[in-house]
Amino acid sequence: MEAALALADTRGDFSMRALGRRLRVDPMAIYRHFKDKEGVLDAMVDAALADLEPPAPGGGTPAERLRRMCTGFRDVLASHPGVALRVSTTRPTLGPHTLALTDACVGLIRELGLDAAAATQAFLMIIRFISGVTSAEERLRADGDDEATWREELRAGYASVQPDQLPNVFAMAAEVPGLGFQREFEYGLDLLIEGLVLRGSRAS
Amino acid sequence: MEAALALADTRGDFSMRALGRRLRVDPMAIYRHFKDKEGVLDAMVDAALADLEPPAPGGGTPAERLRRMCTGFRDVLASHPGVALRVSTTRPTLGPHTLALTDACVGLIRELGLDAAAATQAFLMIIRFISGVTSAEERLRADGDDEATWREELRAGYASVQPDQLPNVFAMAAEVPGLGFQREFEYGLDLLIEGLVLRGSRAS
DNA sequence: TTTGAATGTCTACGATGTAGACTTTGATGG
DNA sequence: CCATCAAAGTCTACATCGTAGACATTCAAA
Repeated sequence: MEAALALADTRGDFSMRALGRRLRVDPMAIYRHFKDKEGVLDAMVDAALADLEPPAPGGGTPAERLRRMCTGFRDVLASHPGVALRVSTTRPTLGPHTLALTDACVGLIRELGLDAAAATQAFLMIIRFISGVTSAEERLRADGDDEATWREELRAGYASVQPDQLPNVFAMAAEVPGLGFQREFEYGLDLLIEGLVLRGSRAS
Repeated sequence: MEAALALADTRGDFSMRALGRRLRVDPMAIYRHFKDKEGVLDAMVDAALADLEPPAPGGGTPAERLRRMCTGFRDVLASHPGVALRVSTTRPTLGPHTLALTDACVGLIRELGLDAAAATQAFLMIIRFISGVTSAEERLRADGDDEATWREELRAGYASVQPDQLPNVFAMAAEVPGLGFQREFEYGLDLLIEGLVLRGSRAS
């Protein structure tokens, strides 16, 4: 795991073969310990999450603590680019650290006033959102594309439409330079939490 | 495009070689018309979106129309599994149909009362959410995994924790059987739109 | 000392995206 | 009618990937 995380941190190309090289071991040896490449990645996610501990209780409102926890999750993902790149998007992971954090996170959501069913949905949504934004960011970085370059392409694309035909798109062009993954993350997270707070207060 | 969409619809494996076979053409011929595989996929997204037309103005509140539009987007993605699987997660596409729909969508968001900057962020968030959920769903399907199987694994994973140590996770186990991508989509979409409505009304 | 499982190694297969050099096609201008 | 030339298609080849399957090594327990 240590080697795997280190490998994922330094380079974009995380392959079984590369991991084998790093461990000075035949790539196939890894398959004695993990079923799949996916198994390795799942374990990596869990190992990375070991660095993140649930916020101590009592540091602000539940909403604030939830926000801090989500930010922490994003930071962990971002500090292991190769991991962020491959977080499973289809299903949550089930490692011990992941489960502990899941419990804390869902606990905070429930403190907002949501019942178990709603909290489960909300949790899934939050996870999907965070890993979505962060992995998009890292994917870009891994491809070696310059962020400024493609953002300029996007701006130019929006600016190239007929202002009277697609006025809204045209107006967006002016907003593109102010965009960024961090901003996108914060905007989305706040929007989500705000919505949850609203629902929670309505439910109780 | 026609062949590419048809190919993406029927099988999970969309490769340049497969597309070449379908067109009875050498795979490399495709590179005369598209820079990349990514170029092909971008064009496919746009072609698929040609089937989706912006909702006629005046059919309900802006929030309702926005909701319908998002649902339509999801339906289009879902009806072309191979496309959903590869929607670019790093950047929006820029084809003509995409741009037209973008304009309509952002227009609806602005009708909620958001300014250009906020509407841009909100649009990105919505797109990321929809393509996230839908592509997760299709990825699962493409891998041939049975949804019921892995959902049961998830439930069992949650149920296997110590109820007194991780009570929230344990409680989630009972909720898992009620989950589903469609439900997840609707919950998330409503949450998002609700949040946007709140912000819009506060801003104006 | 023998056994047997755990672990590591080697080879090989079938994919994939696509660079680079070539050949074919079909419309255009003389 | 033919020469020309760009557009379109073809072929070969490379590097890379995940991993199946047969084999070799290691090392603790009997």
